[in-house]
Amino acid sequence: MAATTYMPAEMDLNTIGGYHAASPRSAEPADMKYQHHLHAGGSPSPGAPVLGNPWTSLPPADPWAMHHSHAHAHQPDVKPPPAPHEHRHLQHSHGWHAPVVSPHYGAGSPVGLHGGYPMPMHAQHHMLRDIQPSPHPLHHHAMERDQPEEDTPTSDDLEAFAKQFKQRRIKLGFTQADVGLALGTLYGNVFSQTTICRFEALQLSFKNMCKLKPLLQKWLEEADSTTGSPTSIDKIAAQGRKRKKRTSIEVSVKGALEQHFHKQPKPSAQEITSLADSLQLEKEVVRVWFCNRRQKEKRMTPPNTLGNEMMEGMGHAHYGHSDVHGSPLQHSHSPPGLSPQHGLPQGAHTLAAH
DNA sequence: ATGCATGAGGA
DNA sequence: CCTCATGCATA
Repeated sequence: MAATTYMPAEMDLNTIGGYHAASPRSAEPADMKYQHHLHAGGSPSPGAPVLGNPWTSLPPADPWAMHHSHAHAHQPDVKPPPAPHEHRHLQHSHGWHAPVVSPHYGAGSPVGLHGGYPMPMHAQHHMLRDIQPSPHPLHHHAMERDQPEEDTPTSDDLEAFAKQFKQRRIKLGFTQADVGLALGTLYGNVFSQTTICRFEALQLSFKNMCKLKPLLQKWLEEADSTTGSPTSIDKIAAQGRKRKKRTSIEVSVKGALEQHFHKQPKPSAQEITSLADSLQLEKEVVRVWFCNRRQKEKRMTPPNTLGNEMMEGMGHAHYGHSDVHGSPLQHSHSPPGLSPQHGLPQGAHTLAAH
């Protein structure tokens, strides 16, 4: 019972966010994804202080290659660092059809409302250093931070670009959603607000960042160079896709999952099953949770692996270690407390539409 | 800004 | 089944 309802094909195409993206027309290709984002870049995000980062020195081997009970010889994946030199073609799953129909992207949304944005330039020390010992001569002319159009950018490059990009984007009065849409009309690759957001926050894999950077960079150029293209953008698309409702996992349950993750990032199918049973969650939900959790660890700005170490005894503990383990995030620690014993009858429930 | 989900591709 | 790129739906 439970947590598996499917949403009706009819989804509310409610307000497209806090900004006005009103436009009479939309010659968008029949892409199968519509989007109605909510507040995009309009949030006064205090900026998440990015701290530790394992990307400093790429792990020679995948972190989770350690103990693994059985089955699964596991793949030799873990190819975080992009091909050093050589052209590496980015693989993409979905087929972005959507030819560039509009020679001129339109994004003239007169968004002048949020021109002022706190932009907490907090900064995150550039802890990201060159991923690979690329022997690139890199004759950097101390002048333009213009990235080498041919070399693989370094983590620092990406970080700097992302920051600059965000700032400019905001100055120009565009929301993350606007950009994503513009990219679609510009290249044919439409991206969601989510992706743009993650790019700016460096919450994508290194490889993915490298792939998107050129596109965003080009958009940026177009954006301010375009003296005026008051063409609005709009995106409406019907989609009768039955998507599973998002399962809301209780915090306590999440805690339990976190702990298991620390012990075994890659649980076997059977472990997942028993765990799911234990937590009263669907196996699939648990499986996906682990998949997503693993992905998080691979982001450029990984989450501070933490489950609960400061307990009640905190106060003198200097937990600011930020685990900068470049790969092994292994801490077979014994869970102090927090057991799956919660008082909830259900570990989760599907969120109801509002 | 993010949590959970979908899917293509790969072994 | 996993990884990886992406995004709807939410908070």
